[in-house]
Amino acid sequence: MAKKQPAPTPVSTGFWLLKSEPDVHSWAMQKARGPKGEPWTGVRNYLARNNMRAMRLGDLGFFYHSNEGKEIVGIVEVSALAHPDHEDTTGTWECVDVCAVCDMPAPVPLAAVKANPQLAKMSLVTSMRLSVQPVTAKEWTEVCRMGGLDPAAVRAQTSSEKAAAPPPKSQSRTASKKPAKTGQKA
DNA sequence: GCCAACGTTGGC
DNA sequence: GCCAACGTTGGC
Repeated sequence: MAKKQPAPTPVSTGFWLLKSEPDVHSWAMQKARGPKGEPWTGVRNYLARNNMRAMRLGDLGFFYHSNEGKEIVGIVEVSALAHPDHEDTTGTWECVDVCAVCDMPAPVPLAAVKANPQLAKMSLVTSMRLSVQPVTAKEWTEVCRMGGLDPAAVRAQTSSEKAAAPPPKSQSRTASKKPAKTGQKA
């Protein structure tokens, strides 16, 4: 049994945290991308890159607003494995694609994370600078609880879950009015 | 606007 | 390969 490659599952149980400056790429902008998501470009840190390489399809991540807001505002799902960052010409940097899953009903501020003893070892506290961080299952559950989310309910909203068990037919996709169509590219 | 932490770069 | 200098990030 030496040939056994333990990677038959396309869906992993990994959890992450992705930081973004709202000025550059806000949660609203992420949501505007829809279920297709978009490449998480611009990461120029090896540890962060390696974290992205470890991501699997269906992995979930917290979307954190740094600088302005300083709070976890939503949940994203990995929709594409690590691939070259098209904004990088050196061939060094990579990115995954992520798509918005749902809002955090009650955004979880950094201060609240720091104040919670259960989250004392969270990377957001211990490795503040790291832009792509791993999150443990325990931390995931706790932060979801603080934000008013049921982790199981979140999972049910992921595209990977929907693909596995799609509901009969309740999609009345009539008008996807997105007033903010103007590209606010930096 | 200030300051601290961290990562990267470059000289030896 | 080690160490110092520098730049960037990001909270406060």
